[in-house]
Amino acid sequence: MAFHKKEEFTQKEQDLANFAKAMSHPARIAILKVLAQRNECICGELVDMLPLAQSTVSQHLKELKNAGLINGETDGPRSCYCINWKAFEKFNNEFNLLFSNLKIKNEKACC
Amino acid sequence: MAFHKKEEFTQKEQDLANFAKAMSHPARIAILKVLAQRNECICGELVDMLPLAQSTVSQHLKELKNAGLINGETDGPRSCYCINWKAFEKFNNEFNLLFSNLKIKNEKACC
DNA sequence: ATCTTATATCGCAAATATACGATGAATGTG
DNA sequence: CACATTCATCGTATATTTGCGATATAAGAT
Repeated sequence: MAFHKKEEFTQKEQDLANFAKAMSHPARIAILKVLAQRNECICGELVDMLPLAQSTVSQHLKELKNAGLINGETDGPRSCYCINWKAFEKFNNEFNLLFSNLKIKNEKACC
Repeated sequence: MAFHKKEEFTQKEQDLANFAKAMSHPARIAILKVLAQRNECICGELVDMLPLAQSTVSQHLKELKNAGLINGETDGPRSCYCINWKAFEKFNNEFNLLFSNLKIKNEKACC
């Protein structure tokens, strides 16, 4: 963006947006789905499951980790990832909070 | 992305990612928040509330509309927007579905 | 020590996203 | 009709994302 306008929004708005951004790519959704199914940590098996190069998968994992959606432990030459529960619940709550009013006023829709 | 890799993922993965992408900017979060508070439709008031130019706000609205998160009605020279309930509930459901397993297996975390 | 395996990181190319001013279209006002 | 108002769209500059191959790192195997 031509000149960091993002910083002019509230912290909560930025946090929610960052959370959403972390999930804004099908590869990262797929990764989260796998980590959800087997809640044991996975490593390079993800590379075999996704139609992407190893370096690309690694990059997506890094983004998910930076956003706090997953935890990673580098275990010797292998790496082990799993979902970060607390972050997920926190954002899920804020998300619902943002739209909780809406569900009540639903009928008054104007367009 | 260098060559539409996104299309190699499932439709559901792409849908969820698109939904997340629509929310991946603080301005769009802010817009949704305003539309949530007043569930009556808003038009250019958004421009006054956001630290962005009119054309930029219009662009964000367009993206939200394309993603199906909001509805818009062009009412003479003014435009009127409000949340698209059904889309929101649908995606909220899929979102929870994706992670429902996790909440149960929480204790078995490995890292 | 050398080689293999599993990952992360770097550097680059291509595609997208973000932002804005300028312009266009639609409608209402004097 | 001329003009102001409200909003969408176009063109453009810049920044970010996505993806890959090549390379670096770390640990175990031979």
